Amino acid sequence: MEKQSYTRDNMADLLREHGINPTHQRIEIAYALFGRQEHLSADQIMAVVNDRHSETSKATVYNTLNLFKQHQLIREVIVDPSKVFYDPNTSPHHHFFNLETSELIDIDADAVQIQGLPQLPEGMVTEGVDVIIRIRPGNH
Amino acid sequence: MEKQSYTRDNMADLLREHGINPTHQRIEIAYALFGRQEHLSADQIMAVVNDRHSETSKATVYNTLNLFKQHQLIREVIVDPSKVFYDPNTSPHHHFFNLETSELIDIDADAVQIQGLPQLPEGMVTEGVDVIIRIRPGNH
DNA sequence: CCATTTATTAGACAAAGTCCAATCTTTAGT
DNA sequence: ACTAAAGATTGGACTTTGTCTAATAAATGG
Ligand SMILES: [Mn+2]
Ligand SMILES: [Mn+2]
Ligand SMILES: [Zn+2]
Ligand SMILES: [Zn+2]
Repeated sequence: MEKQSYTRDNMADLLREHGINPTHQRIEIAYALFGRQEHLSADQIMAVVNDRHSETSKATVYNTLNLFKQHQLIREVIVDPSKVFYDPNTSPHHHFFNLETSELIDIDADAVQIQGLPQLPEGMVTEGVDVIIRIRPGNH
Repeated sequence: MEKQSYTRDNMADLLREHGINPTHQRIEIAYALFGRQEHLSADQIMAVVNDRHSETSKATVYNTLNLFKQHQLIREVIVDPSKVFYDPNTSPHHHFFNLETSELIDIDADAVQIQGLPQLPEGMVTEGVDVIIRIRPGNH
């Protein structure tokens, strides 16, 4: 039951498991997300991977994040009107969103149940359910 | 119990009730949202108010929507990574989001209950809870 | 009226994200 | 190893959403 650590090496394996050819840039981007287990925006990811020396372009960051998303290696979180956050956690879960700091905190979906939702409109299927609890530093 | 209709005249009253000075442009923008009771983006609102003859600038559309939001006359809905939707319904409610058409459908919050949410992080208070059910034209 | 405050405007600007054609890298076949 | 084809990366142009600013216009109050 030991939690696996995330190294660049097993990033390559992870990418292969998802049918993605592991290039240098893709490994670095995956490692930025999985190594930290945080919710990062594209520009934050770009800053991380180019911290030591610049080696990954903006186009590649976006290409790669969209590729990861298509292969369901990561998911997007839409909470901030000005930027998308990318989430290495693809298991069903929800979020606290700190409106002051723009930080996201995971909420395991297993513990949560939602009741009383109306029927889906005719001919529609559910793609996902997002619960976002917008929070703010409190009152006293 | 007759549902009130939304005319430009009672838009002016509505604005005054919220401490907003009712100008021609503000009335048109409010009427675009409340008259339709739909979820519209800023550019859709701009198209609506300038349909007959152009009279409202982009700056005023954004100024006005932000003003309405501050006075809690409308709220924002963040579901689409590329644009904000404005919602004339400020009572607590949730949304179906049609991923094909980008249409939003209201879900009354009274019927819905959410259980098992973890405690808020220390010193934080809830500003709001958003439930978004992403839907898509179904399977057969 | 006149003076002051409030609202609107065009257009410059900023930031997030996409697109493209050129280049670089990898792969597979010989 | 050499080559051709396919795949990945790149800088920079471009688009879209939204903000900002300084000038103008409209409303308000005395
Ligand atoms: Mn490196
Ligand atoms: Mn008019
Ligand atoms: Zn998450
Ligand atoms: Zn709504």
